[in-house]
Amino acid sequence: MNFPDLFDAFASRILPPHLTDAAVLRLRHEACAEDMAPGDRLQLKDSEPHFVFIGSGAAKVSAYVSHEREQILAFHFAGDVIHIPARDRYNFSVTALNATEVLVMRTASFHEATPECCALLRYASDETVRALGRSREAAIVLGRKSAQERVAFFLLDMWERVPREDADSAIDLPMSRGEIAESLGLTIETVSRQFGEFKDMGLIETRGRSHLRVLDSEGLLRCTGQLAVAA
Amino acid sequence: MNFPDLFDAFASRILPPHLTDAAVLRLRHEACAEDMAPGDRLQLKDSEPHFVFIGSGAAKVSAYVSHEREQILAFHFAGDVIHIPARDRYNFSVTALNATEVLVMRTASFHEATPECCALLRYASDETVRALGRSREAAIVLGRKSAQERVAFFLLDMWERVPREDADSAIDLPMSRGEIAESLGLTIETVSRQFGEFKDMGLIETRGRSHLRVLDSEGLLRCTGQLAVAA
DNA sequence: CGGAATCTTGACCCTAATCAACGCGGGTGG
DNA sequence: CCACCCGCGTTGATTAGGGTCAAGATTCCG
Repeated sequence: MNFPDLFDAFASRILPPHLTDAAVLRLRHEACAEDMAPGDRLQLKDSEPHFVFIGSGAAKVSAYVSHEREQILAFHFAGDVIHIPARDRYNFSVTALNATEVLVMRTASFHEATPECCALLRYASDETVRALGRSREAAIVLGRKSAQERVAFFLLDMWERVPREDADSAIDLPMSRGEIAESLGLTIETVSRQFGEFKDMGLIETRGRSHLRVLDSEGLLRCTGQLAVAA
Repeated sequence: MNFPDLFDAFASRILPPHLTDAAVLRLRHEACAEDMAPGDRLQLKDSEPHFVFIGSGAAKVSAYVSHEREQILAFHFAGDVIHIPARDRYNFSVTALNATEVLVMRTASFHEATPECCALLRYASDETVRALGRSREAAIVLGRKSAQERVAFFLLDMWERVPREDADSAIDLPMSRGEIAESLGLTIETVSRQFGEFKDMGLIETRGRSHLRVLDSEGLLRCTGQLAVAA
């Protein structure tokens, strides 16, 4: 995908309709496409917050607490928009898991929208609210105790978010067990053991390193302890 | 504090300068003051996101995963602004820890700002970014392992955020050990033991249930494991 | 086909949860 | 003003979940 296609994908799938052409053009002018290979880390001016749109592929967002202490905050897939804050206490980074195409924009590009049109700013604000929701959900998952609950949650999350051909087909997890562990606040061995347990329980099926099929999402849901009594 | 004073405190301490009078008046018209006693839960229309400004007192923000499973996401004090999302997967609530005065506003009040002035929307967006930062920080703390690190982090956080007369004076923790435990993903006994350990190490001093003085914040900082090698 | 990285499995240990008893503090009523 | 009482906090003993260490087994790659 080249820049025009990538930007068009972003504009049509993500941006709200009814933007003035001027606003879209302005944004297009500021946006910057980037092709990433697995393991590549996105270089951002860390004095400024950014939005990153993932056109294809997958990426992880991590925070570096100290020199070599990484905490994975989230995984993202094609179609997602990620909010990366300016560096303050922590250093955030986006790392590709696959071959990945991204569109990088300064959040300021959204703020500087022409005064007669707040729509872009409004979009940016909403996007941040969504990021906040995801982050709080992550905090809830990490705050809850059992390893089993965390892994079950992770599997269901991936099962619904990793793009795939059709609803029955298995998915390819683009991240390693180590990365899963880091994102859940567990160790790689514990993750592996939980995978094994879910296999024994007949809830999932794996093949090779990354092939995954959820056989009983109801059962997994029960393992997350989230029997949320929706109002 | 009555409504006018509360709103004025919010407008002068929080809102950006250079707002048009019309925008401020409009907001003032939408805002709603509330007096809360310890333990009171704020009733919000949960179909809509809100901002809550704390004029005085202290409050906790928690998410209810299921019926009686609470996870405390954050504590807030006088002068803080809290973003409460609309209910989706979880039900969020604000509960007073002290006698607390709050100002409740729908976030929509900020979006509906007159078109010629995006400043309010801009403010709302920035506030959400700050909330996102805090939430990610919480996720990092919960994701890291040791109980000691978490409690040290909590103590330093409170030490700098709980309002007090002067820099040397002790603070009164408005929350119970149980609430501390819940916010850190620990048990009440573990929190108590860590407090004891820090006392033995001469890092803190406590009196009664809630009196706290940090004697060696450098030492505590070392216990958090956050020797962030700032660039 | 070989080698290296990743994943799985096992044994052991340690941290923090659990269970339980006790003590302190703050509030109430006599 | 004192005595009592209940809730909260502290402390101790035990246990279990998951971390750590170590040894194989896969898988993926050249």
